[in-house]
Amino acid sequence: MKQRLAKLLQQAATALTESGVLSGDPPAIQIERARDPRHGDYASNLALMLAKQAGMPPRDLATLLVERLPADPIVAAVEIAGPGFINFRLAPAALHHTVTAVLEQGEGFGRSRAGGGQKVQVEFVSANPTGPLHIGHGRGAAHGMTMANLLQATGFDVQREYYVNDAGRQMDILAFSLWLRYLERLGVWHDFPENAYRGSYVRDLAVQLEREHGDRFRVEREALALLEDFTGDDDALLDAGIARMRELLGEEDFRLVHAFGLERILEGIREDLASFGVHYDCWFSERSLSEQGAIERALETLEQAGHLYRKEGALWFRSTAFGDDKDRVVVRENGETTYFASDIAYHLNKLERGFERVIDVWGADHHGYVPRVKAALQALGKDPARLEVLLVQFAVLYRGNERLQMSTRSGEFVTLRELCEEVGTDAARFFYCLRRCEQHLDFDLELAKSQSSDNPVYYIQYAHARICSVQRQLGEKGMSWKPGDGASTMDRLTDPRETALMKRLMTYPEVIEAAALNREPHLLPHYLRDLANDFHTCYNAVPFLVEEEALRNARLDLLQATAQVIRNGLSLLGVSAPEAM
RNA sequence: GCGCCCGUAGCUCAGCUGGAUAGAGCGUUGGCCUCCGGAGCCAAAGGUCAGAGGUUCGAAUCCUCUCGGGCGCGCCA
Repeated sequence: MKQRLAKLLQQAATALTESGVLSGDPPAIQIERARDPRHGDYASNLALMLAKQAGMPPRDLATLLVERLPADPIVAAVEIAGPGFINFRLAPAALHHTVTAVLEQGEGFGRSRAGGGQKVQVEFVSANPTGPLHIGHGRGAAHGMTMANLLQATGFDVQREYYVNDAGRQMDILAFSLWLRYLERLGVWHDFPENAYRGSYVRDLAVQLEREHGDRFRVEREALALLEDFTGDDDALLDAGIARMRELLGEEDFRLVHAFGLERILEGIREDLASFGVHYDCWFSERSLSEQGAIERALETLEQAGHLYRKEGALWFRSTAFGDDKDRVVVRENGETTYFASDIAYHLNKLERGFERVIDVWGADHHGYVPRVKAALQALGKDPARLEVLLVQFAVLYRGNERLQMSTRSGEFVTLRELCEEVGTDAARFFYCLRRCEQHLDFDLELAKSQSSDNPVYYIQYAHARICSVQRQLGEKGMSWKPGDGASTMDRLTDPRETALMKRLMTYPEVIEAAALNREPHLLPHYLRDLANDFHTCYNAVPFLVEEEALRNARLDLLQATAQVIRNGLSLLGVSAPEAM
């Protein structure tokens, strides 16, 4: 609709340029929905923007523009208002056409080809497989999945990816923690380091490890004695413990325990995400990067371009040359590559896989890593703008007014699974997407569970269920109707509440496109709430199952279209649209 | 100390790329159930857009500073 109006203005502006009133390049034409209904439906500020160029007052220029505006049946009136706005008032036919279009296009209504098939990757969650997903990951999961759905709906070729950190120290610590819990079960050892993984899930894993492998990984108490009177700091203790574990078990058995922990936890993560309605096209292994020599290759490219240097025994990347605060180590003194080195190779790999654009959804606590990754891409000769990082703030759980504390240190946190069990996946998915991602999210469990209009999820689902209920009653009253029957009598919809509802339906495609292109999924839940409100208002004021068939069919078409758009929107959010509550 | 994000109604938040008298929901107050699901609807009150400058026809929106809150500043990931 916006584009159609913009085209009209474009033609008017061109006419003025030809007649010499305007000169120079016309600016991009801006059309926006009018906020105040008295200003019509859409408005453009074109005359205000061109006034200086034309050397005349905006209102006079607006008059000239309007005079040259081509006629269009969907435009009922054009007015000049305020300082020089050009306001468009749509003809009722435009609204009726929307209802028909929704019914014709069904699930396709709201989808577009704006993305032109461009290859985009969305990488999200990517939590270390060192424990179950918690409520913080849940927000990234909901946000990332919805973002991907939105991009797909707007014509992008989307790939969803999870980066599995299956290499590195954190996984080693998990393996070590698992082994210690295992030894604890065997009665060999009871000293558990403060900063190892303390969650109860590690104990559960130890039980399974023993069940499947017996005492294969048992060692004598004395072999671990050196850990008892270890003098270094906590981190050094873990490193010493891991080294000792490797030594005592041998590389093969160490790998076995390591892989056991990794696989079981990853399996749990996959299950949690699947039941949360989150599915991936690719689970990308960090370890595969080093196995394929991708890290070496990336570092070599940087080396050849002169972006690396040695200092204090380590190899550094001069990221400050590309806007970072400080240079970063890529190879440690001990010869191991850093996580950052993997990340460089990983992002290079993404671009080499042919993605025009790569979107990473990270927790906001990682914001400091953005400049260095972008710096690396630039140093590798890639356009850093092809990487977009969406930083998702944490979610804080409330039970009514009580704030639920969660502590990672003790390993006692609310898992995503627990959240879904308590409030259901529909509410969880919806609430997670309710706020702009850079906004802190207060997640009230009581509200999410409540079955009342306070709860936006139920409010929207209820609207859908109500429409289905009306349709069920058709048969009971001996009436018949099928979608599209009202197409020829849509002009019978004249109630202002019906008009408001139709206008709302008309803006849905714009909302989807804006949400996708601006990376603002939260627009969708807000839109759906407004839509549900328009529906409930209409429902309360207008009887649908009236005797007169022409009017009834038109109204039922409008209801059907409303239900369809609710379904389409909820589906992008991963929320169900029940036919009865 | 430096960097990033946030600050809008009592509460939780919208406000699209700078546009017209800053909007919703909850809460509060007051109405509406012989009627398709009252799990709902309608109305009212409620604002120095944290504060101060600046940019311009126009600023909640862009720039600078101050204040307040969150996060980050590892040869961890």
